[in-house]
Amino acid sequence: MTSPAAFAATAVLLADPARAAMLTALLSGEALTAGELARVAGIGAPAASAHLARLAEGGLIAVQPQGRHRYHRLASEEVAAMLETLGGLTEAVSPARRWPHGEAFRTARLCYDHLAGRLGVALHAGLTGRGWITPAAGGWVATEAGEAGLAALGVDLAAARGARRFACDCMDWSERRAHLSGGLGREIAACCLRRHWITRIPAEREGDPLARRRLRVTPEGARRLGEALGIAA
Amino acid sequence: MTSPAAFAATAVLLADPARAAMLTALLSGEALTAGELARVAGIGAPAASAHLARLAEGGLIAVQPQGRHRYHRLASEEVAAMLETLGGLTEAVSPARRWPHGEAFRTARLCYDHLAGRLGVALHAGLTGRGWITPAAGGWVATEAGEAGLAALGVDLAAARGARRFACDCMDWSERRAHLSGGLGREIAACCLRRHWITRIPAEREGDPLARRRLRVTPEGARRLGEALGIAA
DNA sequence: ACGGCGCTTCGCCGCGGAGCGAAGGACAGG
DNA sequence: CCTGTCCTTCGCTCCGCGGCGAAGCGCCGT
Repeated sequence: MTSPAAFAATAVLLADPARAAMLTALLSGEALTAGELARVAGIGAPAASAHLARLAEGGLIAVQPQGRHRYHRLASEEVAAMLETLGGLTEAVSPARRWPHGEAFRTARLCYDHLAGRLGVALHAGLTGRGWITPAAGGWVATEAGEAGLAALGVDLAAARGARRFACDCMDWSERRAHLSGGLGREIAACCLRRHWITRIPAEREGDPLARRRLRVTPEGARRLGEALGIAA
Repeated sequence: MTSPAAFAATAVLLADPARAAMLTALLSGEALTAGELARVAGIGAPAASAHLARLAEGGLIAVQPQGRHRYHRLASEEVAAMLETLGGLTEAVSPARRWPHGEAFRTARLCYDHLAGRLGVALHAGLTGRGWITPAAGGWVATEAGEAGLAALGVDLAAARGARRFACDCMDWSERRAHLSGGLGREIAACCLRRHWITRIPAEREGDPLARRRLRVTPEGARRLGEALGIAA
């Protein structure tokens, strides 16, 4: 009964344009209601309901009812990483056909709950280059200098350590290099957003599934990140 | 025109059962003809031809004409890793519905061109545990002790270094841990097969796309691998 | 308690694509 | 040069799934 190709079951869920749009919107890390996701996908409520049921059944998203709303989010960090990796393959195959959001999107964006794009890659390079993190089996650990530096920036290291994985590489499809994932990646992104070093770019048009992921570095953020980690705006 | 979800284009290629069976067969690392792949997928020659054209167009496989045959192989190591990762997600979601080949398949198999399953994970653990390889940004490098040990086993280190990446982690879906990929992973697998420490298990029934990937450790192999790296059969 | 809203279920329609059979190139061997 | 083999292209049929409208269910506000 079970298909000999385990990946096919998951692939059919990703293959539909409406479901793909929903998952892309959820890559922003936000929890969205069924209605919002229906608008994002450009379909009616009944169709969206059916799609979300299938995504939940396939373990790609998690649902939490709250009053008369039902909030949906990606089921895990692995799902987010898988989506980014798969998107990167397409990019590698045909760099010619760049999607319309290309440049703006490559500068800075969210990958689920951590920073990606040129900003994410620069952050990764800054952390490793200054010796704030060092490789360990299965990922990265913070050095003494790193703990001090990150704490000075306002990163919640205790929260980062609470994650299943402290820090690991996540392939950045647009830059073709690794950026930082795991608890540390999440807390750094949260810290930057909290301090308004980075802000979300509001959607120009309603229902753009990518819009929620685009980020802008504020002047204050450029200064602080440049001083601490040598990241150029 | 371009879909906002870059991954959807690749996903549709993986979502069809016939194409999935073909890709699974190609995960053995062998180059197969269109006819062989048609039998594996259980479809006629015309359908297979159309599927293979789409897979090539999508950059998932590479084709090399040779006489009146056309040999097909996976386009790159990234494709193989992506397929294994995607398959692992399914496994994580519903560990209850294990596929029929479960146990035999989890013991030892090929992941494209390197070893996977319990054997692959044990190899990874042996290499790191004995300090033969040590983490570096973007993967692993061999230590002095590792170079000596691997050369003594008969692994072609020069060939391994010729690969785009010397050694990196590839997620093992069945064990939920990393096994070794990259040039070193390939050369270790090649060495074990060449020396008949490991042999391919012949397919019981024609057209099983998984059959080509199953491996068995020979008594000689168990002895040598146990001595060198503490790998239990 | 009642109306409103969000979401789901049901029934039906339409389209895309996956399959085969038949016919048309391309290549090796005699 | 002809024959057999391997693969592709073409024309066609058919099933599956994604879409909507209508109706049903559950939770909130007043």
